[in-house]
Amino acid sequence: MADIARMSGVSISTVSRALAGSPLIPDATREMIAEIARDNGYVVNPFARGLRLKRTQNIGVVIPLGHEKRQLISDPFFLEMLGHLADEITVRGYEILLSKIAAPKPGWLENLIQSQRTDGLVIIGQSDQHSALNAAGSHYENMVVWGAHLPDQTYCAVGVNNELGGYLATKHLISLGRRRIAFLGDADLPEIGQRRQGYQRACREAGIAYDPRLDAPSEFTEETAAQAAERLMASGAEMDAIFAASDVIALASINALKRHGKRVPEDVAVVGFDDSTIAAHTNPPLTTIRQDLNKAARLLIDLLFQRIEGDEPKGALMEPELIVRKSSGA
Amino acid sequence: MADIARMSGVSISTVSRALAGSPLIPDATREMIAEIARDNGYVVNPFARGLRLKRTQNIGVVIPLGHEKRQLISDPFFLEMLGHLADEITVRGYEILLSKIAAPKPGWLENLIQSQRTDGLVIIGQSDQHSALNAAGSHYENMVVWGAHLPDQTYCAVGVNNELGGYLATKHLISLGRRRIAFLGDADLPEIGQRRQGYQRACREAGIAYDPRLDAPSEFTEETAAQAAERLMASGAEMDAIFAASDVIALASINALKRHGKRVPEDVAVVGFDDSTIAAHTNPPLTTIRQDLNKAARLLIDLLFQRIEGDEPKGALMEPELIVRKSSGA
DNA sequence: CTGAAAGCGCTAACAA
DNA sequence: TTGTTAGCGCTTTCAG
Repeated sequence: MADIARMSGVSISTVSRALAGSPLIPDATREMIAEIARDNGYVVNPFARGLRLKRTQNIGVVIPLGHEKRQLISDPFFLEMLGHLADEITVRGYEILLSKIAAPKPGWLENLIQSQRTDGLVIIGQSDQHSALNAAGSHYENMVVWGAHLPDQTYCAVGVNNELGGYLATKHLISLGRRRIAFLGDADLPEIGQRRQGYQRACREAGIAYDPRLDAPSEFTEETAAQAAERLMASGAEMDAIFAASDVIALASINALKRHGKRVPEDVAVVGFDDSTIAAHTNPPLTTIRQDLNKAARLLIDLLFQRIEGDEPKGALMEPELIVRKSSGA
Repeated sequence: MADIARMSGVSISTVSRALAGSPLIPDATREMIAEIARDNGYVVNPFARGLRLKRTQNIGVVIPLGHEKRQLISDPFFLEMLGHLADEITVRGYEILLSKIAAPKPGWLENLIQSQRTDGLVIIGQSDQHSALNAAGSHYENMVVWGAHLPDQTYCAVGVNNELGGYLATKHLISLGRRRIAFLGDADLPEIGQRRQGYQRACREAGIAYDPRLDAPSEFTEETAAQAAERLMASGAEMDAIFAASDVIALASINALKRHGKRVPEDVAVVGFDDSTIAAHTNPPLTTIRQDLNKAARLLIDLLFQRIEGDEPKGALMEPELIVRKSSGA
């Protein structure tokens, strides 16, 4: 910047003001300085600027993977969400600092906040870190979380109505005459737990007795989900439908069913969750619960920037939508 | 840091050295200081550190989308690659600065480099920005690019042998008795252009005359690829196979073919490129050319860090692999 | 409208 | 082994 000042024949302060678009500088001067900067490939150093201003112009996007043994970003859900978030953040002139938290250690979130690397944080999924998020939420405002709404939640959460999603999926299966419906997913995760509650409510309303053998824990990767589906079938429990907590799990289940000579949907109907891009292209195409990630990302970033500006908006609950395709046999 | 110094009863320099793991500080002192820092939730400010050290501890991951009208990260290829890169970068203790360059303006890359926000850059795909990359490559070393190897390339490129990939795909179709093979993809992009060359070589070797009607430009999104496939069919050119430049394009073609009452693979065989996760799950499952993105990411980051340390390794050419599934009718 | 100068939080040369 | 101090590149108060 000193160089640019010298070349422009003005002081450093003037260059700083000009490049920052201060109204104190006449347009002509500003133009002149901007051009010299451009010609010399000069760009304001964001570290010096950040140090001085205590603003980084970065938004942190965080993917906590406490619940995944494989610790790899594999579910297309994350990636679709990330794409939409990237659009929203870029549009506002901020950069994206992407953090994958593979094995969350105590204090990981506080560290991230204290490091002041970002002006705000978007957490994609609560994973098993609700208490860490809650602790942070009580003193750090600039954070929004994609996930379930929970009682006594101190942080701003945006998510689909998971209970209703689970209910819609299961009711759809019941309306098609299915009675022995299995649930496949990790109910320890808040969002999945709520989807399971919806599943159970639909069963209860239809007078279907709870069968613990049909309640099968499963992680999110294709391999682990396939194993879970195999275990479910090995258990010998009769079933005529599966409600899977994600599309990837649904897909893995369909493949496992086929390996065992079951037809989908004739023998076993399957419903997934997410409506990720693959859902329309599987064989058979997947009936699923849609979460509008485009809208979700817009909501998350809108709320985050409101918070950065000092407001404290509450979270938002989005409506899930049943998308009927072939896998449920409708 | 001043606070921590006061609480520890030592000087700021000692705290700085202790927290940086300097061997000058005895273990006991280091421990003591580290504990006080931890208890007070103190983390070194990376902006001040970066300003002083001229090192950011950030790696920029850049997705140029000059070739895409929709400007959205949509192809699963990007997202799978990003996941692997994230793993490799995180493991080395660096943060990821993610930039989507929606509509590349002249100077975008120079700006990114001059801003000194990152210690190195990984560019995912050349898009239509080869000349910008080449200009940067001649003076900026800390950059690696996923993409095609091109003559007179000043930058470090890692990519699969695209020509060979195209050749393998097409030869596979020819060996199955197909003669009227269409190519679907945007040959203006270097990688795709090379895949097309491989396609043309295989045809030539088999004595198949070039038919321009079977040479169909297509972008990468599902919608645009579907349109391209529709145009291809509307042209009235007879065909018994399609080699698509990506799995997404292949998938869109299959759907278009089905809409027109064509059976895959009986009437038209289809081969894709990438072997993305969806490929195994489409209907029918997709024969495709595999790029090992796990290995690719490791290679990219290894080379990048060698460059950051002052070496100047050349790029790398990876082997493509034909994965035979149902869509080619083998 | 413009400039001089202080200081953001840190590291490292230099001195002790 | 530790402390003092200069300065990284910027913004902004204060003084013209």
